[in-house]
Amino acid sequence: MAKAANISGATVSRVLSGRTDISISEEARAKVLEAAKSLGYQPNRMARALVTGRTGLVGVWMSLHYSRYRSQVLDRMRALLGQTELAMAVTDIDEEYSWDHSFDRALRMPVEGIIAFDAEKSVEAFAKNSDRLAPRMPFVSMGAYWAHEKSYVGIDLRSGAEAAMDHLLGTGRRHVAFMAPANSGLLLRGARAESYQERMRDSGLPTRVLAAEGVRMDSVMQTLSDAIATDPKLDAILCMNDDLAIYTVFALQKMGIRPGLDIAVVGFDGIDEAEQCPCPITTVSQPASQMCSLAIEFLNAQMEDPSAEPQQIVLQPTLVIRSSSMA
Amino acid sequence: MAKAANISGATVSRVLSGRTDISISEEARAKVLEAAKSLGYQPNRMARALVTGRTGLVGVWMSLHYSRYRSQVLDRMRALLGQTELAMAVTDIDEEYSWDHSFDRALRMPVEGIIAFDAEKSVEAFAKNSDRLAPRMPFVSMGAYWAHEKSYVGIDLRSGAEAAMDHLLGTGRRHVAFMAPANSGLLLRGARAESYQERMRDSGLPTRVLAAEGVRMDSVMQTLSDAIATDPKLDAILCMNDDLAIYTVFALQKMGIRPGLDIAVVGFDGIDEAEQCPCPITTVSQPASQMCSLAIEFLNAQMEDPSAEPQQIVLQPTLVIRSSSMA
DNA sequence: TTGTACGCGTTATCAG
DNA sequence: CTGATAACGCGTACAA
Repeated sequence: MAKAANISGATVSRVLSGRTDISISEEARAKVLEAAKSLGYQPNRMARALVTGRTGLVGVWMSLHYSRYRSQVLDRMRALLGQTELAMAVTDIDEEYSWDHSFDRALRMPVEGIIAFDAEKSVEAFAKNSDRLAPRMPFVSMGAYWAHEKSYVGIDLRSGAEAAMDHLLGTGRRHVAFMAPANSGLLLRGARAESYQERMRDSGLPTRVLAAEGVRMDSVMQTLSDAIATDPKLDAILCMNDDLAIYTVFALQKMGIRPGLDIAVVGFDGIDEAEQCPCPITTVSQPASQMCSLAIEFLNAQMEDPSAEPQQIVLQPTLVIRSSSMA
Repeated sequence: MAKAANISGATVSRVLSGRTDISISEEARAKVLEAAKSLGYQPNRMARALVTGRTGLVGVWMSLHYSRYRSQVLDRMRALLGQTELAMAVTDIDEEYSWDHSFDRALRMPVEGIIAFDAEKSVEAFAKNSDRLAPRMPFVSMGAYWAHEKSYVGIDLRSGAEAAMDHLLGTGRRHVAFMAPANSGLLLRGARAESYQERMRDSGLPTRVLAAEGVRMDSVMQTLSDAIATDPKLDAILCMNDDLAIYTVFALQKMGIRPGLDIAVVGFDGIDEAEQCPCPITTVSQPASQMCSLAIEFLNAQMEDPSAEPQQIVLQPTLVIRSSSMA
């Protein structure tokens, strides 16, 4: 490229890097630009990254399974990173990690930092071995799962779940069940399931787990009718997320059961749809926007000074009470 | 690193690249491995890529908006690429392209090839300027939108839509409406909307467009009740995708209208849920799995020989008739 | 304002 | 089997 423009490589670099802190003659700039255009020349990103140490990339590690909340968070991340000079590389981490128990593929991405969102299975494994896997890589976990060694923006789902249970038990519900997808591993473990169990046990009430085959109307309906047949007194359902809660409310209505009056329904996440439903849904709303902002802020701090102390914060979700659990 | 092991950089490279085509003494290998471990040493990917010209990365350009079909396709791509040596970097392309009309961020990813899936707004723009943007970059578009200049695995939604319309009109439906999300730009344009309009016009029937505020139960229900109030004779709805169709069927049932009998409902995509519903849904099923396989095959061909002729194929979707449109 | 020379960290070549 | 040495394509002092 340099010789095509009959100009030194240094000048080419100065022009194409778009630097304003240095002065270049209009003549030289034009010559470079024209040559670049006619040759279809693009600077080699790897070579550039090798010398500058920067790629302008941030890795977002998360599960890409179908969930409105994840879509919403991803969208927020994109918007926020769009205001910076960083670009976003999304990696389906839990899937990969479950598959071969390695971060090999994920770490091929030449990122300057990593934000791991709700990455249940992999966050801890990565944080524990990060010295070996990616020394000094800026890393922030955000959401329901975090690693104590690194920066994180956690969300205290446990307190959220407790507030939800206090609300249900406090309004007189006694036959409360917990619903989660059958294959999620969240039926008996995790902040939501465990808080549910504790609160029920503390009140001397028996627990009941509802395993939905999938996050779909038909499976939720099936699960519900089985549950009601078994326990006709069922008067509240704590759903693991809003998608499930929305389906639950619709299914109940279809079965002629009044959500809120006959059976209370509470979800998690606080997606827009939970509010816009014909029967608005009580939910443990996660501060997604704040979480994303802070995660980016923490990541930036680590990127500017990789030896800086990790920043850690745990955000509180908010119980938003709506019709689906009103008396 | 080399000097820490007291061994040449060449040998370090040979060990850590994990090459089997060359022989290394056990002694040297052990020395390298140990030194690498104690130093937490990882080969620099950028330097490696600079000399080998390979990154092991494939870019997947798509919209990350909430859609079961997209999740399903993404999952399939991950599974297929998991069988190769390639890793997948997902980029939310339409959003980015709409935002600043540039591929700057997307092209920061040092990928060896790009698969663009259902990337409506950006595929053509990229293909047209690819010489300038990313010369000789292997590129395959797959799904409903493709660029003639490059390799593609298209899906002929037009013929699918026509088959759906022929089915509806052939079973005697006359008051057929087309439903799509209000902000999608797909209400009046695109293969689905246009085929609908043509078939209706050919039959001398008036068209009717149903704009759902969002892909949600409440907005679908609102849209439907308005539509039925306006046109009580409405007897069929062609939905732009299965998510919408599923909500439509549920909404109809809730309104006491029998899907299939009173009003026929047809969707697009062929996601699993469309079949598992209590009232299984007629849909224009896309050959997603085949599409992904072929796209990877085509991309591989381009990666092995960038000057090879583009491979192009258009797949036919299948109309799967189920209860939601039975007589 | 521009060019020369060097280094970034790796792999490939070619002697040893 | 191993070690020098030369690329890979950039950015950047430093000198001109």
